[in-house]
Amino acid sequence: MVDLTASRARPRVRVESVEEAVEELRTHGLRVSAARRLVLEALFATDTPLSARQIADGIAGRIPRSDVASVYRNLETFEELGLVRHVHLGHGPSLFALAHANAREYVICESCDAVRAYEPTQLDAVRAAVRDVSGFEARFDHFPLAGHCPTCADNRGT
Amino acid sequence: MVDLTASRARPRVRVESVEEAVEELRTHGLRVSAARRLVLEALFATDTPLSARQIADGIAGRIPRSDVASVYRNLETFEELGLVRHVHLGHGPSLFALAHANAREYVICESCDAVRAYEPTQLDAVRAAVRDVSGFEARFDHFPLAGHCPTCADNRGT
DNA sequence: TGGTTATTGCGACTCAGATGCAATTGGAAC
DNA sequence: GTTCCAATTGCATCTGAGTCGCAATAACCA
Repeated sequence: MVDLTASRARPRVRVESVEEAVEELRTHGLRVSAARRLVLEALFATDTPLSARQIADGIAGRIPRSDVASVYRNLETFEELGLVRHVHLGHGPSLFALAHANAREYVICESCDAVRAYEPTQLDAVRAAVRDVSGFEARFDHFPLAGHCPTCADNRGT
Repeated sequence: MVDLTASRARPRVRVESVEEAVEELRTHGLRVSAARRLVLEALFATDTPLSARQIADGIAGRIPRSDVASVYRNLETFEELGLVRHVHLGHGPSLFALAHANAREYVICESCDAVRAYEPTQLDAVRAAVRDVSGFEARFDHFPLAGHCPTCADNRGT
């Protein structure tokens, strides 16, 4: 079993269409099944990360429903190939997106669950500050930065 | 139902012993049951955060076992009083600690699961950098900063 | 057109956590 | 010290995320 929640830092593979992704599967000797196409179609159909459940449910009627266990297995496969990444935004389930579409880093508000996405370079100053204090190389694409957004911080008098 | 995973920012109440904590319960008109004492004893018995399951299991024979549902309910109650805080360190379950013992902020390594604890002031530069970019008031006591520790970062050539 | 084997889809399972409810018990009042 | 009643417990049961075993199916290759 592979721990889906672990960070494996696969190189991101950029694919612009379902067909390109399918080609990537073939390159690795993987079969192109209907179930796999459905997962890819779901991921290409939205610009926000999706839960496995949402994909299995057919993203609200936009694609046919499929089996959630297969969706998990395929997302895992795609993540190993570097096609997909997942992020833990707050509580709820893991959310999945095409790897290149998810090259963003996230900041979430613990009070109102607001999420802001940044280009990685925008958070380099934060990364540098973390490095100074701890020597750690911080990343916010898998586990986001957490805090209170300006509005909620005001309301709390923080 | 109260969402245990939400950040409610209760003021931290500093108690130095089970008896002081018990006093705090009485102050708020709450009953002091055997189950509640067990949870408090577990929290006072260790200096690292514990899962509800560990407490219910009697922290490896150190205290009597108790019912996990009650442990969850009591941890929630204690958290509302400001006696207890929980933190999400990586994957696994939520971990609970006495609020004043958990006034630390955390940085975790996504590769090796190493955890480092800091005094909040040590991470003020990070907080300032986050504020500059996003306006958010970052906190790392509930959701930690994530990244790669120096050793793992070296191994990855990051 | 078949044969092989990866993949599917279903069911069952684990684990974290929440909840309904009857039985128990803390503690205030007497 | 008893009594009483509501707060709390403990058990069972449920939900939701995610995993796994396995027989049936269906890609792909020859």
